[in-house]
Amino acid sequence: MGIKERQERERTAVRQAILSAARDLFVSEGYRNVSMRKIADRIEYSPAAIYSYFPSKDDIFFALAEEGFRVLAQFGIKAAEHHADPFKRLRSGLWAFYEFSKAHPQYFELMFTDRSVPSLSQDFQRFEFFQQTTAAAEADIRACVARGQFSAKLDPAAALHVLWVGMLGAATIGLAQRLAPGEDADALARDVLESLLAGFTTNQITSTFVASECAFHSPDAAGEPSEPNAGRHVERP
Amino acid sequence: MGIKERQERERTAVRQAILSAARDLFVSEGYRNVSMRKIADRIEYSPAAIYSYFPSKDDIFFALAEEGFRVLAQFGIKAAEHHADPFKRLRSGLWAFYEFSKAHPQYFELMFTDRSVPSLSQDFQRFEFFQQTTAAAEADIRACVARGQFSAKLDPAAALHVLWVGMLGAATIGLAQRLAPGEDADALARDVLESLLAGFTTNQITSTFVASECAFHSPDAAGEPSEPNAGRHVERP
DNA sequence: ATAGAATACTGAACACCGTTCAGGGTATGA
DNA sequence: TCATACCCTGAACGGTGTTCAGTATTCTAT
Repeated sequence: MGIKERQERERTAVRQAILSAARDLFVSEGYRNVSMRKIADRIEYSPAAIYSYFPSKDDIFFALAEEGFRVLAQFGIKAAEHHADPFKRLRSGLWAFYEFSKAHPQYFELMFTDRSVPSLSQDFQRFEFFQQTTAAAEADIRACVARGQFSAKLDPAAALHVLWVGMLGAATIGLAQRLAPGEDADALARDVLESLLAGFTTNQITSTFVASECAFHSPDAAGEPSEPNAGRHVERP
Repeated sequence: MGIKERQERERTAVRQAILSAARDLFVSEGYRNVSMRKIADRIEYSPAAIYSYFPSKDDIFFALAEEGFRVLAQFGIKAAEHHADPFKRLRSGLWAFYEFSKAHPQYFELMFTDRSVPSLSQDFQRFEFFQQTTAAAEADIRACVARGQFSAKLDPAAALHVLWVGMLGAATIGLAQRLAPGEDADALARDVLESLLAGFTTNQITSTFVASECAFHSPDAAGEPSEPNAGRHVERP
């Protein structure tokens, strides 16, 4: 008889209830304002019971982060599947990343911004989504390089990082609401995206991505304001 | 006799001691991990005493934020005064912004990233530093446009925002430590900066900053993944 | 059927946190 | 000398994440 199976099922049911309650509370009230007691109240268990399912509050959020990556993957996939052209697909995917930040600010903050969850930093590269989406986007960049749309000097991996960082900055600004009243975060995000893509189209790129063609020198002497350094930001094996 | 003056002096001395202790603790342990009791211990007062100098813990950080803007201004000024060339000065200033984020992550987080301090969002544009530095940087961009180094289509205010957002994204990534082991945040920041500057040099700019030359159309129908919209992100009066 | 083991859950507690408040000193001004 | 400000403290309130002994229940093995 399936006693073990039933126990397993009940256990995962409670686990899911915890995650569901935590997700609702995190989204509506923010991570900081949600306590284990509130989660416990919601599922009608004692706070201590949660600790036999998750080692800590952080681990609950960590489990939800995986959901976040799945949601983000859905955003990216949905945006990409509407375009056959690699350039447009790349642009749509990056824009989807920005849209994701607006749709799920809590997920976004946890996954990319929050400094108080350092445990994520090591592991988040290993989410399978990251491998797949990164590979797909890099392939699109390579295609753009191949057809002459992007500079041949471009390193696909580094270029993707740059695009990603740009959109992340725009998303951060939008979420943190650090713009003056007359300014629009969406338009700014679009401008960042277009500026970067335009930069990749040119052959004016100097030191970018190619250490040997660096236009900069070593940083000034100590005490002086430093300058950007040479060197690739993605190590090649 | 200067009794009132002496009292006033002692009061500001204690106030400064609180700020000094708070600054040290925030920098070394991070805002979240510093408690009023720790600050009180450091200055050898009771926790309650602090509340006759600052209404709350947030207000202590708010007072320190002003310091942060002053420090950032120093970074920018020091970087700028070493260059007569507008392009190099612009680049140095932006790089100084990134360096500032590394030197004072707590200040940086509070000033530009933290969503839990919304009171700052409205007021931070009014710090005199912002007016001055922004004006100076825009003037440099205008100079680059005038000498043909940047595209004539460029809107200086919008371009500065884009550069700022790019560096902010790089800084955020660096602080949040969301890079894989083989990747270098500094090099990535440099690549972002160079990519954006390279983008401004080209005349490939399509919709950026100029709504009338927009290469995009309206967003897709509802339910479909949206695309970047047209429109300037900085309103022109 | 019954003893024993394993599991699930609780109540109480620990050590923190930001904040409040009545009250004790102490220095000031009348 | 006395009253009045003011500064500061100790204690407390309500909250937090987390731990742990212990209970209740359920399953396993004899």
